[in-house]
Amino acid sequence: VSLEHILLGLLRTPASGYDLRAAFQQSVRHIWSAELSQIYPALDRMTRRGWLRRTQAPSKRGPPRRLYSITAEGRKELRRWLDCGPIMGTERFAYLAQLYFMDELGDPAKSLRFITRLREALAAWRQQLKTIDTEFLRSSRGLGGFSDEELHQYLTLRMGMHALSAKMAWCDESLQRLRRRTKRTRGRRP
Amino acid sequence: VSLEHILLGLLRTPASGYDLRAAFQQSVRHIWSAELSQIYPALDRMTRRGWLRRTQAPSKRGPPRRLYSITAEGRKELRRWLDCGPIMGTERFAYLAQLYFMDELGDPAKSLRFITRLREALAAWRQQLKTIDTEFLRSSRGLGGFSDEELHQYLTLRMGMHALSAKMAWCDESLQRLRRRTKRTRGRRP
DNA sequence: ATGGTCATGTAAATTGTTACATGATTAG
DNA sequence: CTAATCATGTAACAATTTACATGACCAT
Repeated sequence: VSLEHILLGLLRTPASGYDLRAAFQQSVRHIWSAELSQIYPALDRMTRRGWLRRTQAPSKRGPPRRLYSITAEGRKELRRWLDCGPIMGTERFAYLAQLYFMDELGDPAKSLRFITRLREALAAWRQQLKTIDTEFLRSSRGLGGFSDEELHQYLTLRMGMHALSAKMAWCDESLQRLRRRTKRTRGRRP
Repeated sequence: VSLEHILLGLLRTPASGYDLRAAFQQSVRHIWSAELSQIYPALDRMTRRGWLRRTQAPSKRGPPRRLYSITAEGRKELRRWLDCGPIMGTERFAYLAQLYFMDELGDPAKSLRFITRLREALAAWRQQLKTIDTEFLRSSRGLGGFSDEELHQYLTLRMGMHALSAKMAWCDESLQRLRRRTKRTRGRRP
C-alpha cells in the first residue's frame, strides 16, 4: 500500500489533505501522485488505524484546516516499509505501446512527428524537475551542504533527471535511425 | 483505455488470451503488463463491441483455444489511438518514495544497501531485456535489416535499455555520494 | 499418483480517476 | 459580480491485483 506510506512520510511534518495534494503536484511529482478524492479517505483510514493524529486549525478563507501528523505507531509502520527492500512495481508506458504498433500507420513521417512530440513533452517535464531542483538548492544553502533528509530527497530528484535525459537521448537516436532509413528507402520502391 | 488498444495491436496476428498473457510476460514486458483475469473480460467486451472476431481451435491438452483477431472496426480504432499523439500517463515509483524518506532510518549503511539492491534488480531487469533483444535480432536476420514493424519494436526495446542504463548509472553515482559523505562525517560527531 | 503446463474463466478486493456538492474569501 | 483559490468531502466509475474454480494432458 504505497500511497499510505508516502503519506506517512510526508506527515512527519504536519499538513492538511489540501497541503498534501500540493506536495503531490510539486515536490514529489516525480515519484508519486494522488488526487484529493484519494487522499481524504486515506487520511481518515489511517487516523482510525492509529497511524495519524488530527488537529483542527482555523484558516482565513474556506473551512477550518484539518492538520494531520504521524504518531509513534505510524512511524513504526513507516520504518517497517522503508526497511523491506526496494519495491519494484510494474511500469506502464502508453506512449511506448503506441510506438511499438505504429508501423500500422504505414507512414514514417508520422513516427518522426510522434517522437518529436514525445521529446518535447519529456523536455518540458525535465524543465519542471529542474525548477524543483533550483528551488531545492536555493532553500538548503544554509551552512555546509545537505542534511540527511535533503540528501535523500536530492538523490531522487537526480534519478528523475537522469532517466529523462536518457529518454531524450533515445529520442534523438531514434529520430536519426528513422531518417537514415527513410533516405535509404526513398526511390527504391516509389 | 490503453490495455484494450494494446490488445488490438497484438491481435493483428491472431492469439488466445493465454497467448496474450505470454506476450505481456515476454515480448512487451517492458511496455505493459496484464493478468489473465484482466485479459479475458477485455477480449469479451471488445468482441461484443465489434473490434475483435473469435474462432475456436482444438488444442492438445486443455480446453479448446479461443483465438481472437482484429476486425476492420478494430483496426480503425487502433489507428485512431496511434494517431492521437503520445499519451503520457502518471509514473509511480515506490522505490524512489522509499529512498526519499529513508533519512527516517537514520542509518547511511541502510541507504547504501538499499541502492545496492536496487541496482541488482535493475541489472536483472536489463538482462531480461537483452535476452529479448538477442532473440529479436536472431529471428529477424532474414535479408537486409528490419521491416517497418521490426524497427518500431526494436526502438521501444532500446528505450527500455537506455532508461535502465541511466538508472544504473544513477545508482553508482548515488553510492559514491553516500560513501563520500559517510567518510566526511565519520569522526566529527561520533 | 503428483505436480507442472495448457486453457478457460469468475469473484472479491484494492487502487486510482472523474465528476459532483458546498461554501467562504479575495483579486480583478 | 465573476472567477480563482482555499478547503472540506462523497459518489460513481474504471483499472488492476489477488484469490478461487475447473479440468485435461504430460512427464517423473
